[in-house]
Amino acid sequence: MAIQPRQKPETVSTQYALDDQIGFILRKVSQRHTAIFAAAFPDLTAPQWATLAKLYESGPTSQNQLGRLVALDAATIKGVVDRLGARGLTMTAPDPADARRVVVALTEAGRKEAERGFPVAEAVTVETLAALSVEERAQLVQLLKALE
Amino acid sequence: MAIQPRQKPETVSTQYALDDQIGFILRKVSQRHTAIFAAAFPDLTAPQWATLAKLYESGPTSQNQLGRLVALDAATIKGVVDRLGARGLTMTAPDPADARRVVVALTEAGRKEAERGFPVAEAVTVETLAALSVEERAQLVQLLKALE
DNA sequence: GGACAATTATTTGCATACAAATGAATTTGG
DNA sequence: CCAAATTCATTTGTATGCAAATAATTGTCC
Repeated sequence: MAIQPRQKPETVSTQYALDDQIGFILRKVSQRHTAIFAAAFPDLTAPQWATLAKLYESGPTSQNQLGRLVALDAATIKGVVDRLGARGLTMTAPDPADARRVVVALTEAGRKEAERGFPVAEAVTVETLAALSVEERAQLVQLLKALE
Repeated sequence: MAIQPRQKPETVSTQYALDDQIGFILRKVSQRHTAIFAAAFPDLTAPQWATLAKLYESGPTSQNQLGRLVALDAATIKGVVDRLGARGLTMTAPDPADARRVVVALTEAGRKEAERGFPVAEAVTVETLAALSVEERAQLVQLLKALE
């Protein structure tokens, strides 16, 4: 069947505009953030950086707990930790107190990478929010945190 | 080397708080939206729905152009269109005017699915934003659109 | 103490995302 | 008009993201 020219959908009054939906807007803003992040961190993804930064501030943490802290489910945090470990930024060891657990920690290289990254990550945030005034930035963060 | 208990990073004054960074917050809000969306649309992902909705409002569109309209790159829109096509919601045909192009259009089933979906998608937006007042919702959308 | 529930980590499968490379077709500029 | 640049679609490879199933371990509670 050939494709016919579209007929105006007169019967269905569609107020719905995809471009105004919060989910669609969130995805586009996230895409822009991802691009800014990638330019600033050529060798780390945002979830990888989040994992490094959280390990730095929390210290050695079990893998699943670490995942909860950085909002990555068990399957995803495993992959992230595996890749960070393969690059020598993290190390793992069994938890002596709980045989189910794997404790993840930064290596010295991981600590240094985190410390190098902090100002860069700040710059990523600033660049992402550059179109907004200081008040608007605070407002946006506050509104988004209400939706977490 | 065994994992040592963390030492407080006194040397590095870290104002940086991952949980306050816009990228991290965006990811968490997107995750919540994804969960709400999945509960409302058990058989469609958000990008699939976006594609259906945009096809409904724009009519037959070349695949890459469609991707631009829904913010999916050429590789990603191809997969989405393939899966929608496999389910009979879209159909494709070569563009007679340009042999490079593939024109994507809704099938009758796709049109019906879109029309069924509009009110559901509205409800997803409402539920995602439920924690905010009407003014705050408008404010949030306005701020996010400034960052697109 | 022991059955049962819950937690932890792993694995598989599917669906975005995006970079990069490719080949075919079209557009552009001189 | 024609060589170069651009566009379009596809393919490959890597990295999330999430559901579901599994095995091992630990916690609960009667």
